[in-house]
Amino acid sequence: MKQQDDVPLSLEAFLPYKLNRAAELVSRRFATIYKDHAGLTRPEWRTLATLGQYGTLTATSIGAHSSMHKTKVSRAVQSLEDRNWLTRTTDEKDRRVEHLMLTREGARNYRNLAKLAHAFERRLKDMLGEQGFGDLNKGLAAVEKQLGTDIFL
Amino acid sequence: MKQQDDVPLSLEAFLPYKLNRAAELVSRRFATIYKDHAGLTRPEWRTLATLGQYGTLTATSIGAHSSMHKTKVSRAVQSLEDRNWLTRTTDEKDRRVEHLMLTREGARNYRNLAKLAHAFERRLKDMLGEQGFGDLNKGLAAVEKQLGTDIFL
DNA sequence: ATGTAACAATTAAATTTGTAACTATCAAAC
DNA sequence: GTTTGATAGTTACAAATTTAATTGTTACAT
Repeated sequence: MKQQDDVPLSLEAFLPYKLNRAAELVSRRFATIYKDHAGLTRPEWRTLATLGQYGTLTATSIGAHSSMHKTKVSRAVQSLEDRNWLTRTTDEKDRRVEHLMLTREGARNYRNLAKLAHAFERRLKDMLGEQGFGDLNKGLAAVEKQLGTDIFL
Repeated sequence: MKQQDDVPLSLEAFLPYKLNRAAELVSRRFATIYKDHAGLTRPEWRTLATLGQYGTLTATSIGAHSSMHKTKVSRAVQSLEDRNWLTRTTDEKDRRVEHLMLTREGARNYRNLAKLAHAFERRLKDMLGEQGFGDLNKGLAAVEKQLGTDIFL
């Protein structure tokens, strides 16, 4: 057993903590954007973003693409439907399945927010510097590669 | 306005999303450790870890050091007190303030978990590789430097 | 000394989330 | 064709979190 093991842990230096804190700092900033511009919650934003990216998807595959639990997706879809930002179409061959697609209005709002998201990411890149931004992306890719195959939900 | 702005956003490539996902993947893994070994929730673990690191603190400063809302801290402190893992002492000079300190049993459990935390971090480093682990830490440091001064709660 | 503002911590109320149960549908075995 | 098991999606209930209000105490200006 190494001596190091008895050194008290420094929370500020502990990777899981740092990762969480960075994620929160960044997410809170970005959240103000989709909240202020469109009054969306995070699950709603993710659902919109996933549909905007892929066109037509089922609720289940939205969950898979955006790492969200199916109940979160279900509620977000409901709320976006209430705004008329998406429509449901029951699959003809398998009537358990619903195909979700953005309406014209949903798509318009998506494009708007996607633009703001890109701008946000550029600002972030400027703030972190080419180096810091690159390091972060490489580090996150390593995490994804090693742990990304965990069954998520 | 650059053409790029109209490219639909790729959620999987979007930094706030990636950061959140990596944080969740790592945190869920580590959470099983303090949950299985000690039956702690995340706020309880953070409170324990902060007290273990600093010795004696007030609830407010635990929140500051661990980026937790004061209500979370309040409840975590209550629950650790119920286990007899910490004791409260009202400050003599300012009776609004309570000084919190781990009991012998709390300290023992802290050392035990700190050891497991170090081991976890080493395993993580092995998995990510020296390079990936280093990149991640550098990237997270850049985020902390730029956004860490945000008023958190 | 008294009133006001500020602060530490808790408690209460509202919101969000996760777990588990439920409905409806399908596929495949028998 | 009917039972069994799996799946898509929703809903109900419980647990956790956030936001707001509350309590008790201090400092400080009038």
